[in-house]
Amino acid sequence: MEASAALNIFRKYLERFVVFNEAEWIVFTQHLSFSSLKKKHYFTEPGKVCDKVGFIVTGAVRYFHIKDGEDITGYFSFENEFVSSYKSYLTGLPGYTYVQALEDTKLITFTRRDMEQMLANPMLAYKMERFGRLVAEHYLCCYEDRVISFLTQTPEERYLQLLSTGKEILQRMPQHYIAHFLGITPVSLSRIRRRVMVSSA
Amino acid sequence: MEASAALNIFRKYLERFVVFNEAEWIVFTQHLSFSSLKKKHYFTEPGKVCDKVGFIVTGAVRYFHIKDGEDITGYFSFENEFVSSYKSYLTGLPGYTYVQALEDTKLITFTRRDMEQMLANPMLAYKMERFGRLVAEHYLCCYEDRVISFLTQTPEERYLQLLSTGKEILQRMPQHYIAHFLGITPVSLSRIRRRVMVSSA
DNA sequence: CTAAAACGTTAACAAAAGATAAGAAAAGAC
DNA sequence: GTCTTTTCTTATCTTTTGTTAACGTTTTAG
Repeated sequence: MEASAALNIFRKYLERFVVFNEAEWIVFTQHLSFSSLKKKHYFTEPGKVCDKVGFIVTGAVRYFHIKDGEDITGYFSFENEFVSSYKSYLTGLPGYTYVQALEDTKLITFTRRDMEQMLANPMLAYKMERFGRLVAEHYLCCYEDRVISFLTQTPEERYLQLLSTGKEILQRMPQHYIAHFLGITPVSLSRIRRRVMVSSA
Repeated sequence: MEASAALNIFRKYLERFVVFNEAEWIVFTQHLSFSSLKKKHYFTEPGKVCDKVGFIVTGAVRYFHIKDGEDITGYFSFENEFVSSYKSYLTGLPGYTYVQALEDTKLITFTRRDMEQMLANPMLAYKMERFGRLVAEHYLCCYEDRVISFLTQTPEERYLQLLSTGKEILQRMPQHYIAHFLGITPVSLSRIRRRVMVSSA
């Protein structure tokens, strides 16, 4: 995909948050970069400050942590979604999360420095504050749902809910990643799947 | 506590997000209300749109869900903290959460309508967008940590971490609320406490 | 194409958590 | 103060999950 097509897709996506006029868009795009991430390469790693946000044009990434030497996948992002180690990006402190490309991935990125410049630019400041607010609110709602699911649902219930809402994750992610995403081990998910199979047969 | 003292505390608290000048503060405060919530009364309930955000001047609240007829406490807010059913507030859709006063609680509140008016008021718009962004980002970071704790930590590890960081919750909340907050049953938390006792003795 | 790595299932066992009930202690209501 | 409710612990039993390992299959890398 060529850059201008990717930018148009990005612009269209952003309209769910803010709509830029032509003059604003020109300035905004001056702060954007294009980058590629080969499969298995890292968008960010623990100990590093994740100083950027990416928009995935093509590809997919997973977020994971290492716990006792083992790799725990916590989340995924796909085409037309943002990717970042948000807390690290927002606080400017080193993160604890690996973010890794699962396929060759093409991104549009802006750095925290870019965002700060736009927030300091009277032409864009208001719209960028609003943009930041709406994006943060969007993710806040996602996180609220997810925390509630850990509090009030069993792993089996979380899996059944994913079956009904998580088409893309189920189709594109190996099962052991999905297991950790649900907060359980791959072996346990395999058992849950058998239970669900049997009881619905 | 009298209203002006409460407002001063609120203003001081808000400075971690935005600083209002005198003219702005006057307009801002015109959108604030004072309210009281008797112990065990509800700030919001499932099925209702939570159309407001509160700032707790004195008192405390807990957030909970009913699952299979049982009461699952998910979170707490204390003095000098905001309280809302955030997703419901942000989306304008009915929520699923009870928010209940644990003690007689005094609040400063503003409604979504108030916020929308301020966001539409050129005098305040920019600062309120920024305020909303920074508050949402703050809670986003809290939620990120909490989700990661569910993915990478055992209940015992979550409890030990709470011991080292959650002074106020531990001091002020009964243990069965804390258990659900950690994602386990009260009986299980009691066992964990015994395990921890024994192994550290 | 071939070797190696990754993936999913199953089994066996251990550890932990859930459910239920009972009893003691503490807190709250009147 | 007394009575009631709430809270916490403990015990028993069941269910679920974790751990480890084995096995067959699929995918990937060179």
